[in-house]
Amino acid sequence: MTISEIDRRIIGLLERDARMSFAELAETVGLSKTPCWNRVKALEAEGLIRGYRAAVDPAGMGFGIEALVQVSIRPEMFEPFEREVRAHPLVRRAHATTGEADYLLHIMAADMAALDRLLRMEISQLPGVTRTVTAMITRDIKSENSLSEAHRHAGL
Amino acid sequence: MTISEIDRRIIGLLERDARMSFAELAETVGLSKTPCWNRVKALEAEGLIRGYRAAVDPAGMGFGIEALVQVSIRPEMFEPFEREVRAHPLVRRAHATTGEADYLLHIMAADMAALDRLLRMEISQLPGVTRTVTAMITRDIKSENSLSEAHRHAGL
DNA sequence: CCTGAAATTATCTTAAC
DNA sequence: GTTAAGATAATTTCAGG
Repeated sequence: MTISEIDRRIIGLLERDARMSFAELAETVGLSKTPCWNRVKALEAEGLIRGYRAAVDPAGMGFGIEALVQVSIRPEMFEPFEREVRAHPLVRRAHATTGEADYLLHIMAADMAALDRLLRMEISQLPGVTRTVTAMITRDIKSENSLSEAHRHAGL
Repeated sequence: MTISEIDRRIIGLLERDARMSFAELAETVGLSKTPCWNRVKALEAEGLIRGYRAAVDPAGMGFGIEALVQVSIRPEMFEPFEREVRAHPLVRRAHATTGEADYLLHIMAADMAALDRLLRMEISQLPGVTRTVTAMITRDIKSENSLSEAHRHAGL
């Protein structure tokens, strides 16, 4: 399933603005509306485009503080641990990783008091947790890259 | 700028599906179309809703490998370092952090050979870099939470 | 704040080249 | 791959409570 240059451009445009009309999209990539529409539907059906989401501002929603937590757990507890991580609203993202810890959690809180409570009362009490190491996020350098540009850059 | 329950529900629905029609949105939150439309436009104008983006599948785009890189730099080089991080297509996200390192970079590559090249030839050659520590992402546990649900949970 | 309706655009389908 | 036309459904504006 190789990705054509036109598909890549369509993806890049929709990554920036998911509400661009088919007319504008088609004109920008140099296609007429019908084939452009067909390609977008195909990209959705293949699962390359998973959906369309509003990008919301965490600070604007009152979450002034974000942190990264490395978590080590007892290996046999991975299943309930992961379930609760997925269910916890203040865990923004979570990855299983190699290295010193087993997971990296990106968490949010309204302020330092709330972060302290979240770490001591909730994160460190999750199933199987043996150790946490927390780093504060002091600034966001880059929020999300374009997979379309990454794809072009990587020569795929 | 306090957020009403209705605004919060609108945000939650648009986080899941940015292409929901105003008619459906309005019906779901129990409003008629015009006030619902006005609220969405106000949320966009305030910057609470930053935009609408297609969610693209990294693996589908050929990026089978992701990694987290802790980066330490010489402090006086922070500006060119951050500029190049922002410009690099294979850096998916970047945060400035407290702790042992100065930054955490989330990077992508097509395969191990490409990751090796990216780390040795590009990331570690960025301006001012003195040290990198890389952890592979072995699995995604959670991709992005709902800020609407987080807001409700936090009692804001 | 809300309702409802009208004007304008966009989506999606269909047909034909 | 293209154009074009038309039905449906959406967005956006506006008059009025």
